[in-house]
This record gives sequence, C-alpha cells and structure tokens, in this order.
Amino acid sequence: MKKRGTPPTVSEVARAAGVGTTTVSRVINGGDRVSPKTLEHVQRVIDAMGYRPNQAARVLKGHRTKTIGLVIPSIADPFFSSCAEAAQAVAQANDSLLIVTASHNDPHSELENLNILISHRVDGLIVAPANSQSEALQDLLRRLSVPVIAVDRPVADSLVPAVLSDNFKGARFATQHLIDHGYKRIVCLTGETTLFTIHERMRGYRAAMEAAGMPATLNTSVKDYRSAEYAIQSMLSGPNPPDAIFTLKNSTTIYAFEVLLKLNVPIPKAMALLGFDDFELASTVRPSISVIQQPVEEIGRVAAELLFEQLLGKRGAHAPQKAKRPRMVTLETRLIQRSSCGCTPAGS
Amino acid sequence: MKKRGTPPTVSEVARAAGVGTTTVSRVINGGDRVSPKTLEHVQRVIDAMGYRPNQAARVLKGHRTKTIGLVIPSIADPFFSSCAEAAQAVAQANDSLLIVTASHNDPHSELENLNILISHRVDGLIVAPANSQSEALQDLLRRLSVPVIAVDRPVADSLVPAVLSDNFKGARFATQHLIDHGYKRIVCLTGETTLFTIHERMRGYRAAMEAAGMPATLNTSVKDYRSAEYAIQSMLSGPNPPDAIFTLKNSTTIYAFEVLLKLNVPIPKAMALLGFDDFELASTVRPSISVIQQPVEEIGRVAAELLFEQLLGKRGAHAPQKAKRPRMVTLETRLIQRSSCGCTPAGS
DNA sequence: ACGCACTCTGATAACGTTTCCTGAAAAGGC
DNA sequence: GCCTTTTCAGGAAACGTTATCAGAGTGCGT
Repeated sequence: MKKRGTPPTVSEVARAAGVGTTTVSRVINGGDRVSPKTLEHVQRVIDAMGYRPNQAARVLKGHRTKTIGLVIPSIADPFFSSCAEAAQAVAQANDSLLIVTASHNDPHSELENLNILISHRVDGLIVAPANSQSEALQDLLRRLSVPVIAVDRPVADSLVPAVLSDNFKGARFATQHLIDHGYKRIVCLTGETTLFTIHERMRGYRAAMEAAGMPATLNTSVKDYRSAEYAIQSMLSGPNPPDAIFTLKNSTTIYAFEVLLKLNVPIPKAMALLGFDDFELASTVRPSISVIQQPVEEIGRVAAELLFEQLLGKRGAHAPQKAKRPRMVTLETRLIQRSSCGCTPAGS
Repeated sequence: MKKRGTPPTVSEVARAAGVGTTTVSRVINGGDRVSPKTLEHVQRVIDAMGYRPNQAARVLKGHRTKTIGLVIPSIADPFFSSCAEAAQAVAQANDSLLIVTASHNDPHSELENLNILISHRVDGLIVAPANSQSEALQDLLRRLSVPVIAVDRPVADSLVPAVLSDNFKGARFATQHLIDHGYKRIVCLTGETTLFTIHERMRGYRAAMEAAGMPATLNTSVKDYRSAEYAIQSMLSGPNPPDAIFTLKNSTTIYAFEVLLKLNVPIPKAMALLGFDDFELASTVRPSISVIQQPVEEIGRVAAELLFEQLLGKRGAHAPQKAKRPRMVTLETRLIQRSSCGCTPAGS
C-alpha cells in the first residue's frame, strides 16, 4: 500500500483541520487575519499532511509562475554553465526557479525552446540568440508579453536589452598588447565565424592592427586539432611566418597550444600565444596561457538582475519606463598575463 | 501602444474563429474529430493571434507539467553540468523541460529546493543528495508522490533508484594498476571526506592495498593548493617517501599536479600520479595525466531515462512493478592511460 | 441592554483548459 | 425517402487556488 496517492489539496487540509479553505489559504500566505490559535493548528495539519500548494492553480489565478527560462547553446559549456549558475542564484534570491534549455546554436531549436517556455508561462526569459539577425526570432520577441534579456550576443535592432562582454575592446586590447611587446607578424585564428562574438573580436583585432599599420591576417579554417595543425604548419613553413598567434575562442586556443607543443615550437620565444576567453587550466599548463578573461558570472548575474528589475518594475506604475532602461550593457574584459605571451620573464 | 496585453485565451480564439472552445482545444491537441476545413481555419486564427495554451490550466486539469526537476550541488561544476546536459536532452526527447537548482551540497538548501520543485508539481525529480543519511530527506522522499532518481550518490536504504559510477571498483582498479606497475609506496589524497563517492573510492583504494599486503596511507588534509603543497612536501621529506599518488577527485589531482611541477618532481619517474575523474585538459598538460574516467553523460542520461520510464509506466497498468525495477544502476568506470602513471613509455 | 466596530471565518466565484455528454447534421443502408 | 450510423460541434462541469464579499462572534462604549 504505497503512499503514492494524489497530493493533498486545500479543501482536504481544510476538512482535516475543520476550517474553511479560505483560512487554509490565508495560513499558507503568511497567516494574516487569522487568529494565532487557528494559525498554529492549521499549520500543524499542513505539516502533518505534507501539503504543498499547487503552483499551477496559483498561476491560473493570475500570479507569476516564479520561473524564468534560460536558452543557451549548451549546458555543458563552461561559459554558459557559469552564466546559468549565476542566473540561477539571482532567480533563487527572487524566489524563482530557472528552467534551462539547450539550443545547440540552432535557430530552429531555439525558437521551439522559446515557444515551449512561453507556453509554460515563464515570467521572463534570458536567451543567447543563435542568430542575431533572425527574422523569426525578432517576430517572436516583438509579440512577446514577458521581458527578455539577451546574453553574450545581442538581438538585431536592440529589440531587447543585452548583456555582453566588450568583445571588440577586449580583442583590440589583446592585439595591442602583442603589438606593444614587439611582435611583428600577429595572426588571428578565428575558429568558426558565424557568431556575433567572433565577429566583434575580429573587428577588434583588425582595428588594432590597422591602427599600428600592420597587415591583418585572419585564418578562419581552424575547426579541430587536425585543421589547426595544418594551418599552423603551413604558416610556419610559408614565407614570413608569424611570431604571435591570437586565438578568438577557447577551443581554438587549446588546439593551437597543443599543436605548438607537438611541433616543439617554444612558447613564447618562437611563438607567442594569446587567447580570448579564460579556461580552467590555462594557468596549469606549461607554459601557462595568457588570455582575455570575460566576466562570465557577471554576465549571468547582471542579465538576471535586469530581468527581475523589469519584472518588479512592471508590478508598479505603468509610467514611462522605456526611456530609462539601458538597452545594452557591455562588460569589460580583462587581460590575464601568464607566460604564453612573453610578459612575465619566466617560470610562474 | 505596446502589445503587452494579456496573452490570448481559448475563448478569445474561439470567438475570433467563430467556433466553440472545445473545437479550439481539439485543434491544439492534434485536431482529431475536427473537420479539415475548421481545423485549417482555427489553426490560422491561432497562428494569427499568436496563441499559446496556458500550461498552468492544463496542469490543473490533472495533466503532467512536462517538467522535471534536477537538484545538483552546482551548475558550474563540469561533472554536474554534463549530467544536466544529458538529462535535459532526454527531457526534451520526452517533450519536457528541465528545471535546475543548486544545493551547494547543503542539506537544508537541498530540502528547500525539493519542496519548491514539488510545489511546482514537477513530474519527477533527479537529485544528487548532499547527505545520503539525512533523515529529513528520507522523510520527504517517502511521502513524495512523484518518482525520484538519485545520481552520483544513493539515498540510504535504497529508498529511491540510484545511478552512479562504480567508485569502489574504479578506485580499486586504479590502485591495482599502480601496484602492478611496481610502485611500492602508494598514497591516497582524498580531499574532503564527507561525500559518499569519496568514501567508496577510499574503500576501493584500501581494498586493493590490503589485497596486495601493502599498507594503506590516506591523507585527508588536502583542500587547496597550499595544503597540497604542505602535504606533499612533508611526505617527500619524511621517511619512506611515496613513489605514487592516487587522488580521489579532480581538484585534488590538479593541486597535486601543480605542486609536483612546482617542486620539480619528475612525473612519473620520481612520482606517478593517477586521478579519479577525468577533466578537460588532462590530456593537454605535460605530462598528461592518467585518470579514472566516469561515464558522466551516461549517468545523467540513464537517470533521466529511468525517470521517464517510471513516468510512462505509471500511466499504464497499476500492476506489480516494484519488483522488476532496478534499485541501483552502477556504471563502469574506465582507466585512461596517459603519461603520469608511467604506462606509456614517453611522449604522446 | 443595545448597537457598533472590530476581528476572524467561510461560501462562492473566478482563472483557462480539457472532458464529458448532448445535439445536430451528414452519410449510408434498406 | 426514412431510419440508422457516423462525424462534427458546443455547453457546462471540473481541476486547486485566491479574492471578494458577507456572516458570525467578541468586546466596548453608551
């Protein structure tokens, strides 16, 4: 005889406690306007029966669902999982739950995820748009009745507020750093080029090179270890080989690093390496790898905070509020100097 | 004039389409028993109005919420985020959403999270219990009306099915591997010892050492780089220093590795290193680190599959089913031989 | 004693959906 | 052409909660 019946309802609790449903409801919601005696009694019955209010019914009465949706490319990606962790913390602080879905950077899957989340009546959404330009996404967002915040990548036309790293400045700064150190042939390995962030970083690299009167050399072919090996080997054996590599994303950085180790190219003596985006063991590998660090948790945190700000704001006055809200928050990146760019003389 | 009104309802759609609410409902749910003409018409109206059924109302009618809850220590932890990713994929395949909360290994926070999720009427739960023995947790689980699966760590008394790596066998195998290679003084660095998984691994280590007639030496003091440095330095300068280190968790492995690098102890010549749990760059660092790899994604996947199996099973016959279901799934670990344990002669 | 203000309590109507069940119309069999 | 069967459509109840309103009990001032 399993206890697996249907969960108890307000009326069952009310009957068991010998009171009305209203009283039970009041007890649940803070116990105002209930005599201390009944409050205590009802509370006891509630605990005894293990009663938990049915959120669905509450929602139906026009209340918030106390859930927010997060649509990211992948949950396992350290960048986005840190983001998610921070967002979840903010959600929890606001008494809400976080529903996470993975779009795998597929616009179609992303739309579907958004629709499902909307159907579940989430109070708000945080999304890392697979494609900033997608018309379908813009249509969806335009007709949406809940607030949305974009993270990592904006939506075209600033349709919704966005929270992102300053990819352009970060990349420009990184490139400038290499230039300042006297590297003469700085090439940039982009990895895939479809993403907004990568584009911005490419712009940053180009801007710095241009400003220094140096030719920008971008290689967009690196997708895995093999292609990295081919690309780097070609560059080394070609005319005018590079003396520094700037990689625009984690995986590319690691591929490049492994290839350089494999080819016994001394880092940074024969080849400096600087990567965009920090990662767990960048300081453990030898030589340690210098990177541009993004404020990962901050992105998730600020996005969630912005979301709840809108959520709470909506509760109050319907007064003009569109003008004041920032449409885009760009967070500063930071150069972490380790060994691979040749800044710190040696060891540590 | 923002479009931010309340979302349309069935009756509004019905009115706009000139049909009854029942018909609209039927159209939404597959369009059975509706003439092709009306179906097409209503569908058109639905699309035009951007109507999305209110899940809360559906749930209230006794339907599933199409959500499952996941309670893990941290979302940012690579182990659990991979787990979550796999679980989310299974959830998606079953037309459900995944709600993720972080317990930070705090039993109190864990209970609270569970209660909130239950209140939201999730269809099922996956949880990595902070404390397998917690009475409060067991009470909660006993009275629960939805299926629960434990991951990574079981609940005492096999109260709910659990999906975990075979920590004992994995650790025993790892230790045996070191023994077979002729290491004479194998010490074990545990890291924190409160977790079930660590206990199992300690058991495994002890079992192998005992079987080989060698003295088990456990050091439980390593919590960060500093303590690792102290511990290892003490062992090295003490009498009868170890020639192999077996670490029971990721962070401990990395601390030990960094300390050995720092102290210029050649790995594996002067000191072999073998860690429990694989990590991203274990193959990139030099020397690459041998590890016991857990089937991370599989844990998440199997747990979710088990959960949905129960969910779907419950729909059908109420026949005897408790006997057949496995109460515990132990998944095999795998030794990944890299350089740090001295197996592969050199390089690669 | 009487009524008034106040506190506490409960019945009832929503919220948006689906599920009965009842009807009507069309299709088919003689 | 009439009756039966099938197909399609809609009205109303129900899910569990909260908000509104009205009722009952208490203490107080007059």
